Amino acid sequence: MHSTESALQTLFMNTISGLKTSMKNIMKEKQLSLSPMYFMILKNIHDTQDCTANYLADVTEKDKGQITRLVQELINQSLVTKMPNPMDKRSQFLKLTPHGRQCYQELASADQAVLKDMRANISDEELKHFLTIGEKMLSNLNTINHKA
Amino acid sequence: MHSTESALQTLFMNTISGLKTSMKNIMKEKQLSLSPMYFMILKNIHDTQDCTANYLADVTEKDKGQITRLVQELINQSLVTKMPNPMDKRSQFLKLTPHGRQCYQELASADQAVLKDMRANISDEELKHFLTIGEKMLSNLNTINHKA
DNA sequence: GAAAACTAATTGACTTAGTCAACTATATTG
DNA sequence: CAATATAGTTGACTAAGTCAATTAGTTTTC
Repeated sequence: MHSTESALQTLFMNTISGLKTSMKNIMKEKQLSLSPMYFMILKNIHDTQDCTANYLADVTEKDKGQITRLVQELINQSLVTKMPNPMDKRSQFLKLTPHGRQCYQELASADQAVLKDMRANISDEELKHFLTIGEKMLSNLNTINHKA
Repeated sequence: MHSTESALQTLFMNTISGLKTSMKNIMKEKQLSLSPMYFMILKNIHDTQDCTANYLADVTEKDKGQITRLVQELINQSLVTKMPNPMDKRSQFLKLTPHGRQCYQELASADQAVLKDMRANISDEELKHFLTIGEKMLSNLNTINHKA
């Protein structure tokens, strides 16, 4: 017999795996040689005023070296550019190029479409309830991991 | 402004990342040179009568070659052994060794402890509700990905 | 205001995870 | 029994994650 807790773990694992698969499919359809990782980077650059590599490493919880290389690839694909940060000569602001912006918008709307379909038969109230419980559990988890 | 759907996606990503972190911490504490992946393999072998490599590839949705190598490492660490499958000479049953069983039990109970703490302030009813909604969404997602 | 300590970003070297195709040995099917 | 399918392995490769060292610029402190 499996515990309810195990079901919880399985649910999270399978859902994440499904979301990753759907994002891969979207990128394949759009003929982009990117992965879900790059979407996350693009999204953060898009959503963040004066985004820096350091900030990305922080919010994505990834290694700074890894961020350098991911961003470099996006620059190679002309989706992102660097602008000097007038406040600090060590750092640079990352911006989407027009092409990058367009690419991000397409991916984001396809992503939103998947999420919308995923919750098709779930009411707003149920979803809200789901999020509330989920966020409580996430907060507990972060406490366990000494992160908050 | 972020949509509720984005919050959903973020919740899943952060929770999975937290669960992975906690499993890594557990393995570090127990001085095992394993990763969460190996726990998944051990768990499936433990839970499955007459588990084969092929079955593992199937349920974990991983490449068969990758399974071969993961299992090989567990055999190297004397946690798993192969037994001939009397029904099919091409395949072999995977079993936990006594050491592997003990190792699995320790990890599983630490894992269960994390999950239990994670839902500390969530009632049984809320959890059940959460699972029901989550499983509905997972099922939608699988449909989108043409998997079911 | 110069030395010490700190920080942003990059680079190198490495491990682990994931992907793809080819191959061997055995099973199944027509 | 010949053709086809399957279980598992292997090789070669790409992507992701980790760690440490380095460079160039910033802040602190006395």
